[in-house]
Amino acid sequence: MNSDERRQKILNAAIEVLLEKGVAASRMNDFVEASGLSKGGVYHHFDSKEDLLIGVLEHFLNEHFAMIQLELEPDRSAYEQLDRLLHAHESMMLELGKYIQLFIDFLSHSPFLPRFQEMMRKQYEMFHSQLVCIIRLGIQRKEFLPSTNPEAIAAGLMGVFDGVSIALMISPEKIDFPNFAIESAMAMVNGIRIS
Amino acid sequence: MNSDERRQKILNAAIEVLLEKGVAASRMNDFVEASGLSKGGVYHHFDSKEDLLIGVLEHFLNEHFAMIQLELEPDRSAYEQLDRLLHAHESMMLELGKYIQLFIDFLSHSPFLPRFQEMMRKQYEMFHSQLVCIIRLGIQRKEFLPSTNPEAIAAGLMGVFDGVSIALMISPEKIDFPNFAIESAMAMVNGIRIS
Amino acid sequence: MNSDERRQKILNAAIEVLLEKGVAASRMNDFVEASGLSKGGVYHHFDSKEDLLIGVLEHFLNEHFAMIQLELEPDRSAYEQLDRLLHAHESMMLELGKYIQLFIDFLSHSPFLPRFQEMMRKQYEMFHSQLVCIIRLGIQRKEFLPSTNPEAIAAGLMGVFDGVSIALMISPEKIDFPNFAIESAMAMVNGIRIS
Amino acid sequence: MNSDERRQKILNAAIEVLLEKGVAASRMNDFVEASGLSKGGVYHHFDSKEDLLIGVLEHFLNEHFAMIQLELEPDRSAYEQLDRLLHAHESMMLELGKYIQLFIDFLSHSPFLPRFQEMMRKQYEMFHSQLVCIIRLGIQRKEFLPSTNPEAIAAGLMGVFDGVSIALMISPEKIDFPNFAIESAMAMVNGIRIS
DNA sequence: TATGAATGAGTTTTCATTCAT
DNA sequence: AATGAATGAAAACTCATTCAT
Repeated sequence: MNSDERRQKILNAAIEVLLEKGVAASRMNDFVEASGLSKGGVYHHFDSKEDLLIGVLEHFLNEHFAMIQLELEPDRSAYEQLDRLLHAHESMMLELGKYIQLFIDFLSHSPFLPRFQEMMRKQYEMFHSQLVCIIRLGIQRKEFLPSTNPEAIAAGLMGVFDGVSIALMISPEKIDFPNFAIESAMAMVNGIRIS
Repeated sequence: MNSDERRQKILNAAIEVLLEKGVAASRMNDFVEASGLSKGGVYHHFDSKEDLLIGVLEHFLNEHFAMIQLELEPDRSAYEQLDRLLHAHESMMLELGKYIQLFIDFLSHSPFLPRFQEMMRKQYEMFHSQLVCIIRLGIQRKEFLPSTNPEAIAAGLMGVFDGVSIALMISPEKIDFPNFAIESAMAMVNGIRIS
Repeated sequence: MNSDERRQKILNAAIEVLLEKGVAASRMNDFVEASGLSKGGVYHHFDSKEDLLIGVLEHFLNEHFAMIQLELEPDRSAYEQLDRLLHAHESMMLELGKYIQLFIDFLSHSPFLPRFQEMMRKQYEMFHSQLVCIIRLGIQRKEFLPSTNPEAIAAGLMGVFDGVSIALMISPEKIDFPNFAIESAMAMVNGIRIS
Repeated sequence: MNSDERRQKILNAAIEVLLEKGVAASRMNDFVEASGLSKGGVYHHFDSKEDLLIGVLEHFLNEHFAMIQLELEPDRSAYEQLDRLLHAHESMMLELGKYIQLFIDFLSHSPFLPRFQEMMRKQYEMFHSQLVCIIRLGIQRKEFLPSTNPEAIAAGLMGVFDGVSIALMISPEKIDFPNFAIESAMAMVNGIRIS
């Protein structure tokens, strides 16, 4: 097993641990045990616990967000594009719901870990700007109200997913994720639509 | 200075520390130093670190959420009620934006602090059920589409605020909080409205 | 026992350890055990192992060098002053011989511990400049050869003690310390004397 | 590159590391990196870290002391022999001054490395006994005072070089090495001379 | 009420050495 | 001969909490 494969194995094992115990309660020992290696073995691949956590976040973002291909589809209406986007990833969202605790964990550490901060920001801004494009297109095409603020709605569409998944953590039995998020997001899109 | 004032002083000092270092990196010693008391002094007022953190959360919720008086105003239309609600607390939201990091921090620790979990849940569900009432009223009064899922929209309206304030943490210079949240929420309300 | 007394106790215990095991082989645990406190107790008084070692060096220098009162005695001849100086501290030198390993240990670490370096330098230069004064006096008074380099001889007189005590470490059964050093130093003084 | 050349290369690299970081702070990894080989490669040539350090010391002693040919020159006076000896190796001493830190480092570790101890002792005693011979000769020939203790003066002459080079480590800008040592040593020789 | 020295189990990290390839 | 991933015992250090004063 080469060095890179081993790194991936350690990271995957670490994610299991983090999902079960959370960032705050996860010990280096837990990662070591889960990896099947010895302490020194893990430290051979990661210089410190922080280094390992950053590796996990990178791995995590690559794994779960890379798949979202936001491609502009000029032939379709803006409305249709948003509709497809919001519904297409339902299964992925469901999957992501499992990781929301982990995501929140990372988020809560990010102000104190500049590299986290940066990775999160990049990911967020890429998404946001693509949504803004679609909404702008809709305004041009008179599908959406001219008074629409594309940045606000893009942030709102993204936020509604984060916000509802947080609600899922707080009150799981009252929240049907991702359906509540999709429904709310569609209401938001309808709210800017010229009918 | 009486016992209660002393408690408040400790809590305020602790909030400063938490905002600066985050929950994960804040040590009992930090709270002690910030409070100006001695270790024993702080432990006299709070039995444990967890106890102090819960005190902070309580203090925080009292200070910032107590003011939100969600009273049903039967004379107004449901739309008007939501509109007023979303706009009324703009300044408070702005204030809350500063604490979003702390909120997220508490949230990320809540699975391991059952008392947190419970407080968060109670606060959330109270809010949520009141929004559901207003939306149901709107449906009854034919203001809102009969196909509307009140639970989903209520979760969406709340989520959009949490979600956009999270975006504020991630990418502060792109997010105009709380305006983006208000605008998105209003779009969502418009999206379920019968025009 | 107040904080300062406790510090001294820890330092004394640490010196015992260092004499027995040397700097390189002494573990924080050894200092902890010798101190009679717990790990945390020692760390309460010293922030790190390095901090403790620096404390030991300070304590050591204060204890063993502070006593050497090099006072110029203008009534005596320079020769007499040096003679008395070299012989007066015989018992102390004998005592110091026991610490030579420790001294060498500290010395060998000093290039990498700036605070060590600085303390050593200060001590050394104070001594050296006082010897230089006495020798200069002797030259003025025609006791010593005018060609004498006071800085060189001062360094030589000090060096002979360090050098012979090092020899004591290397080859203890061949070296009679401090007598060899005193005898050599006296020969050196005689070598610059106008007979 | 054959095995012996490879050994030398490793040793030279190790000396660089030791001069920069000191014995205490030098890790096997540092030697490995500096050597340009891999861990296994270095371990192929040296069984252990101690083995490598001993190799360095041997290399060092061979390189720098082997050249000192202390040969009794019966035709010359004892004084002349000592004078020539002390002055002859000035350039070598200057060179050695650069390594004094390393020498001290080895010395401080020697009590825990018996093989070091032994090498040091042998080297020292060989030197010392040769100086004793010359001084004894001088006494026999009435060049030196009959009251002279040859062992003491021999130790003193050697010690003055070690001692002044230590002073060089402590207070480099005040010490002119090896001149101060040579001057002091010559004063010592003059101090036992019958004029 | 308040102090701050002390506790000690728990955590991260180090590093000489081994060994399969 | 050489590689470098892996080992694991041992080291340094942390920190919530206690308790004598």
